[in-house]
Amino acid sequence: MIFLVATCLKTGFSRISSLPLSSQSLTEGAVLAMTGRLSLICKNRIDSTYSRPSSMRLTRFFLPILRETPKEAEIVSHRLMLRAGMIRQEAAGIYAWLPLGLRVLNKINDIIREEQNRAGAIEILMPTIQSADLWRESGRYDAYGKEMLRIKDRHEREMLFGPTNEEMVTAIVRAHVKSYKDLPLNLYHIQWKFRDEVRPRFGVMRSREFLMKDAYSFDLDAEGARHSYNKMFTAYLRTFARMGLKAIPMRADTGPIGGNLSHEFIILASTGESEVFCHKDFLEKSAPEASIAFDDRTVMQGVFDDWTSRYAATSEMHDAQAFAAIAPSDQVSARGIEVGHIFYFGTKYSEPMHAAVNGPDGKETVLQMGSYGIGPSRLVAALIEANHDDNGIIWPDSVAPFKVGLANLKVGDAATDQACADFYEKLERAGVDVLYDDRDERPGAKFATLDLIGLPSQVIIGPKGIADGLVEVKDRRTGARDMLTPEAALNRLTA
RNA sequence: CGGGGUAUGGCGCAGUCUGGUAGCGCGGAAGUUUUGGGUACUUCAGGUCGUAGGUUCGAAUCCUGCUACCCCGACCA
Repeated sequence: MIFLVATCLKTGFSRISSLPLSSQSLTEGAVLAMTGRLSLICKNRIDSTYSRPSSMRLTRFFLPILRETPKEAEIVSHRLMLRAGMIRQEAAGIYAWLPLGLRVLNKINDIIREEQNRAGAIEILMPTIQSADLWRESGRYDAYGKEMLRIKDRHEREMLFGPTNEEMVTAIVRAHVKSYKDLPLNLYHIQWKFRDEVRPRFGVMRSREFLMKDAYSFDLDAEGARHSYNKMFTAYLRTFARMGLKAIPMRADTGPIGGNLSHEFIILASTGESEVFCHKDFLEKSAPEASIAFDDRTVMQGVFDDWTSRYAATSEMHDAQAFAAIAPSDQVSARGIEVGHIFYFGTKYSEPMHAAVNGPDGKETVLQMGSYGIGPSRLVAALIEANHDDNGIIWPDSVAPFKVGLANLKVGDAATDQACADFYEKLERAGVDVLYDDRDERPGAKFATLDLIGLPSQVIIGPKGIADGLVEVKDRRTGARDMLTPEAALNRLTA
């Protein structure tokens, strides 16, 4: 907290207050500042950055749908993302995010943010471009190899496009954190990374430029670090569950990041890249409640122990004997996609970079660190891999770009236009994101479009239904269709 | 980084072998028709055939260099 206040002041409090906050939030901010909770002013500012329009008429939107599949798209998520106009490739492994894709990406980011904040992590934003000197301190400048995109500025200074941020965040913390009283600290950001993959493929599933949420924890001792690890572990379970995904934590190799404790979070999808083996119990487990005590070490360790008590491994870490010991009816052998990876690596960076604080005993103590990654851009693809059918995408409610697709089956028919406009307005007023297909198109084209972009609910309004005072509500996932009065339809969609 | 391939309108493709100045489907525009699961027809617009050079009277087509992209393998959030 002390650290946060200091940071707000240092980064220019005047700049923050000059931003166009609403008068209400400004007042709230002022009151909070007086009560000492200055950090919330920063939060207001961050939230305002992410305000975005909710509902949209398709004729005013930018949704470049493709009827045919571009030949380069190999896997279903890549095909559907291109066809649904979510992304556009700009170079190998580099994509532009179009409106529909960006909306999903932002929804994912929102969920990640909420759960990171809930677990006590604090959002920052570090740059994409870093100085080579920083990486020389940790010794990784030479170790990282060709995956690192190295660039020079006009003064011939060596720079790089960050593939990760351990060094930078360690530099930030060592500069400002001097006392054990400032700990524990967990800083995260959601920022674009670049890893110059030899062979990018599968669209945003394995791209060179990708969005990553990376959190970094700093603790005085190993016990504290372990608790930080467990908190992130729990936050991850909640994060993925909220996206409708069954994410299974699997013990992982620490790889080039180093350390001795690491878990990958794998979601099951028939088109997943890696082979995974786990106990059937994982499929039934539900994530911890939002109200769980993140600050209680015993509780957090309990979550960790519970979720790691049964067998789960990717093919690299697979122990056939241990797996065979499970009752055959409880064995699950499937394919999976890695969507998160957490590490505890102790002093691997803090030691060489001299990130230390004075402990209660007055002695200098090197910080214990961990890092925790989630790939939001990859998650967009992973979600599609896990949620689609022959007709297109099927978004889980929590990440859907719009909740409802409203199809006007006869644009130009006064009664139909009126009914659609009414319904659109009512949904909008109820706070339900709706995409209104008001194009002058054939019904078939509208059905195909809505199925392709996968909005959870479809409301279909045409002259035939109107004559009976009814609209059709279709559930994209089940395909179930019901003829309802507009009132009943509205009730169902706002429930 | 090894191996294989592709490059022709926004997308998918034919034409390349056998050189003669570019075509089909989808998409786009205009219209007629149609209207509850991608309607049919008509008309129109849109391409210096990835790029640089060479051969030739003439190059999308043959030759050489370069570039980009894709696929398989090793590697990765």
